[in-house]
Amino acid sequence: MAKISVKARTSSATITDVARELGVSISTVSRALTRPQLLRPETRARVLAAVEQLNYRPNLLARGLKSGRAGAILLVVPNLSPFFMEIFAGAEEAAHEAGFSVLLGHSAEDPAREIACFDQVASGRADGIISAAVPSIYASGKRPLPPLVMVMERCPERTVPLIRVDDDTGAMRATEHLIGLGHRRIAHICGNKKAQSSARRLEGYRRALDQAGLRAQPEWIHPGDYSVQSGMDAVRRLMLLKHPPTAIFCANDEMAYGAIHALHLLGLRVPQDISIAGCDDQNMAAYSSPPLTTLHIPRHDLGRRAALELIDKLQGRDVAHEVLLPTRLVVRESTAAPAAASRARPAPR
Amino acid sequence: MAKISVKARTSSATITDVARELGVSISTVSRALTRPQLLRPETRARVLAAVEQLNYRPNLLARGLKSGRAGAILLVVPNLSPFFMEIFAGAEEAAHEAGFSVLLGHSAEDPAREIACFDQVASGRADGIISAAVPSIYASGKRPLPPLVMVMERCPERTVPLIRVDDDTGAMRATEHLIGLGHRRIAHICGNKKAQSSARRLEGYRRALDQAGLRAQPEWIHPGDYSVQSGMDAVRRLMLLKHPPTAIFCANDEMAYGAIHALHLLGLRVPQDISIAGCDDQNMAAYSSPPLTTLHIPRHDLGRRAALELIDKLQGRDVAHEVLLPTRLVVRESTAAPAAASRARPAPR
DNA sequence: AAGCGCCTTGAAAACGTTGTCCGGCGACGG
DNA sequence: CCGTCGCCGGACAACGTTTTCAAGGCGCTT
Repeated sequence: MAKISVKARTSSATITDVARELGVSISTVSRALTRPQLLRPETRARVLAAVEQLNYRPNLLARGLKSGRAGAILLVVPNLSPFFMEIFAGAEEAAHEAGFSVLLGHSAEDPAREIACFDQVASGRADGIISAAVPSIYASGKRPLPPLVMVMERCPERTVPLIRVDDDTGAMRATEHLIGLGHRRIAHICGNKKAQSSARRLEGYRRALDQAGLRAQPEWIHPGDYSVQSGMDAVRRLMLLKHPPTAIFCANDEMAYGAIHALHLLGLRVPQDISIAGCDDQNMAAYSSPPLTTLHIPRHDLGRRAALELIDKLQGRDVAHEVLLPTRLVVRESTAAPAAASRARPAPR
Repeated sequence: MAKISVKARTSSATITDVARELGVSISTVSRALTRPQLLRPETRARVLAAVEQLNYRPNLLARGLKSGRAGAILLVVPNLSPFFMEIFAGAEEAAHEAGFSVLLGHSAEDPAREIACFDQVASGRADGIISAAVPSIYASGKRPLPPLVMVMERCPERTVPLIRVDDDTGAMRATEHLIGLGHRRIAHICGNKKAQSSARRLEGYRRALDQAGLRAQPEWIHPGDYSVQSGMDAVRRLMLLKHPPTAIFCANDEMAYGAIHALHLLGLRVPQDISIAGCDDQNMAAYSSPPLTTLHIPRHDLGRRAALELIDKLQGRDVAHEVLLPTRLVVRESTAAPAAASRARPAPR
């Protein structure tokens, strides 16, 4: 059978090698791999055996070039934090089922790198993009849009599907939890100013306070940027207020950790002296000291759904314009009723 | 100039479009992009201008197919934890400087997925691999090895370069730090049994005890798997010993957090009642309660060096057989001298 | 003044696939 | 018994690049 088997030593086997080994045409080999129903089962089996024996792997570059499909989607993230990595894992799960790979594009919040990521589609390396941050590419001109699905953040281009979480309602529930424990002076540390998720969480916080008849004081609302450090800074400022808050709702877990850490440094105990709640429910939340009360964000599902929608879109199917996933408040030990002294003190007007 | 400009609407511009726009051959355009020194500067500038104007992006699939180089390397990791993500960031930094992309391969500790990752080279999507876990591909047969560089773990195939950290010495220093504080009963929670890094850290721990004339008791050495949960489990067992340890050196930060958490649940304070040290120095280490004493592992450098070596190898340059990076002990607040009571108690023979 | 090189560019052949178009052959109907 | 239809599988033209080969033009040396 194997007559001419030289050259296979250097680089890996090609479809031609397989065809020659079997004495069939390359079309047959190609069909065995991509459209089995076009072949007699017996032929197909023979081809597959030869493929196995020669350890042949189709060249994805050639395949993609010819077919115009890369068979991959790209997830663009602003950083490599566990939050986005779980979205990645979710996207991978869904994509693999559909026969797609997922590439990771790390923009590092750098517009140039972000553009480079988006260019991967024009370069043929990916068929479409899931983006977790609104692309500054819009500012940069009228570049034609690649097939795109957003996660968490809405695109100015209104036709781009969005998969997000119902943060507003979630944040409202978290704040209500604090109110229900008896807190009246509840502060909020905001996330990254540019993030819509941050704005929505603030909105939910406000709504809960309104509905409870508590007037949100401007000084209770403190800017942050989702970093541990910003959580620490915020707490230092907040505790300087004439009437410091008895509870703080943070727009993510990292800032909540920062808040707790800063409070410890100030000699205050969580939750006895002050309650802290976060958002995200990262892996560590259950194990920190104290375990963190936090709003669970279904990151895995977010990634899953985004991949599903993108692939639907790529295959010409209709996609939902917006998908809203529910959050869930996980009550642990960083929140408790305020100390009697605090409770007795009147809330400022 | 632009005479025939149809079709550019549907898919993106090709090298042919650019050449036609300028009235030059496609060779010229190709050269302007890949080997500028072959062109008259003026010609090159004209081409570049047209590229810009047409927003042309070379098709990486075609380029890779023709040239036999994908221009990408693949980092294979067993999970998406921050530890490996920082290695990824480091690899990206070095690779970008050399004009390579970095792909992320998530094997999820599944041999099938791992093989799929390694096949990316045979498929032409990547030119070489950095692997953070020793590939079970060896068990699976005599597959030809792709260009490979290992990180942290040595490959059975001895010719594969290894970039690792000097964990043994690091672990020894960490343990010496505990001994220096006055601890005599020092336990160790091991990492994943299959990980060589784990074995090396155990080795360093042992050596430090030996050199201090302290006989390591077998029951002080507790298995773990790098997870928070295993840290908790280990502590529960260790504290049941007749003479429980006054300090625990954990093979990573996660387990250290688990240990601290379990101790809190037992009503013990860190570091007053027991000292805890970790390995890795993850971002949270400085902000946990208490801030964690831990052995810093230069993850970013690990990734950087690995990428550098792999690219050297791909370009036919000689590469170091083994690169050893130093660790650094970061002393924070989770370690302190043992309580007087403990110190008074005699160490077991 | 002629010849020799170098510098710059063009033409064309791959790279390994997919997919279209065709032809051959067996079965079935008239 | 012959014609037609359908199923299988082969040939070959792309896909968008890089790269080799060749050629034209210009300057310098002898």
